[in-house]
Amino acid sequence: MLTAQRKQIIQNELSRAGRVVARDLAQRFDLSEDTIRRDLRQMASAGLCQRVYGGAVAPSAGGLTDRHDHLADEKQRLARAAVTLLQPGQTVMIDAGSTNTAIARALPVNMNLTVATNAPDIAQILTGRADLRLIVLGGHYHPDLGACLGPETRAATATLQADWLFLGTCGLDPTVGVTGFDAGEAEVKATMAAFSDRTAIAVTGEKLGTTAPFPILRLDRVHRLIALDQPELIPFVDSGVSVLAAD
Amino acid sequence: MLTAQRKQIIQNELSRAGRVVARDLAQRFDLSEDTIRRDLRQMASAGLCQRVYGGAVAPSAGGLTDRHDHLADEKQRLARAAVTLLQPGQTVMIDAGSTNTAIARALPVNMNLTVATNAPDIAQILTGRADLRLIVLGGHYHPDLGACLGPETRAATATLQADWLFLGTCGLDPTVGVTGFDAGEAEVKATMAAFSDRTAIAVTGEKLGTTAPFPILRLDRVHRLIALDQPELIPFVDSGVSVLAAD
DNA sequence: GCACGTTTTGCACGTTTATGCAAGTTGTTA
DNA sequence: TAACAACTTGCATAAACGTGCAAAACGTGC
Repeated sequence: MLTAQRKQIIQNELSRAGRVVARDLAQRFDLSEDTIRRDLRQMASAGLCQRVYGGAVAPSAGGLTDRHDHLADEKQRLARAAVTLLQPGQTVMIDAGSTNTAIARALPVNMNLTVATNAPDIAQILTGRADLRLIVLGGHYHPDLGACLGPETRAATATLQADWLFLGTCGLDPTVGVTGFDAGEAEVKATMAAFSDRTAIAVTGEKLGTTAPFPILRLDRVHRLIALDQPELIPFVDSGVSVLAAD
Repeated sequence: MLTAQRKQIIQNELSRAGRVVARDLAQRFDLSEDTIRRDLRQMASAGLCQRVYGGAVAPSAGGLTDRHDHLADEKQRLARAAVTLLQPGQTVMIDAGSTNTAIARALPVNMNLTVATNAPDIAQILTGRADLRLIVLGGHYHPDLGACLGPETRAATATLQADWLFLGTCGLDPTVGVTGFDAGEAEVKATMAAFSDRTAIAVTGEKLGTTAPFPILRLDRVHRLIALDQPELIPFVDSGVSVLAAD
């Protein structure tokens, strides 16, 4: 394994869980803790993380405010565009993911929506919404993905028929389609897509053109791609995907 | 667990409840109170909190009302007593309710617990706990009860067999037993009790001796009643209920 | 092929940090 | 004031840390 690749994985873990433990990483990569500490030290001096006794945590808001704000802003714009797809009285599934969390926050009021989600954080946000029906798709919670997975989740999904699915995505490629990092994740996402009339994907720029190991959905099953207007969208448009460009 | 992570959790608790108790934190993190006090001292010198006898309070906290403080304090004490029932490796169901939310917050770390809940707010709290397995019992969310109900919830519950159930209660009477205000609620609670070896009820004083329309559980099926020591408990003790008096 | 420099990794060493315990002190309450 | 809980301080121990160094892997130029 390349050291750069290892650092990338550590960084992913950091941004996902907010923290990493040196001992765990050493065991996971089958390396000495010295090597992991060296990685963390280098990443810390590059501002990518913050060393703490025992491991490292994601950089404090101060150092990374600009990038974080920018991403939050992009997701908010995607969310505003995404909710324009919805009509009063419809049923919508919302998959896990930070962009989809932004969509949940942006759901318009008094549209008599029914919302189903397998993400506990989205469910928690929507518990405060007396103007819509909330259906929690339960199952075994996976901390890495922030979502419930497993046969229970798929069974709960199969009791519904939604008008729209907002699908979270790990990778999105013009030829391969939607892919995920985890087999169980891929199964649940595919089930959600099967029990929804239409599927929409709101995606931030850095995920366009990337792939992950497990296929979820072919691109011709994606009815709407929501993204900021950017050159990377062209291959998708050429593939016949209906793109909704957020302003 | 990283010490930085622990301090972060303490700070979250501080901003949420406005105060923390050293003894509770020590129990929850399975550390000596000395260590917790050291943390609080360091956080205080950094201006993150203000030391008080027994724990710490938020720096510029605008104080909660007396009544709210009192109820929160009672629930916290009940929670502290409730979690002493748990043994490492056990599976526990947690029903909805503010007292049970306090129990979820008080779950000790690194006990290899499996926790299942039909309350989205409890699920949300436990998503941050990497040291336990979380199972979300989905279904249709009822805003009035803060819980998921319905056949989906019962089906999800029936896939489990728990060691303990922490049951929320609307009414608790020495002769009638546990009762609820809603038929669907009663069904789900009864199902949870059926798929748990033992049932514990942590209850604040004002609910003792009250009843609601829908029966849930006879008193002889309640293995532990957790409450502050008070005269109202006497009829329950006389009925043969094992009472755990919180200090 | 061979010499050379670079990168990566593990190990040894001394240092720092986190934690629990003991002893003595301070604060709270009856 | 007496009893008790919470507190501070000092100390011992174990874990994690940083640094220096050497071995191995790798590429590069001759």
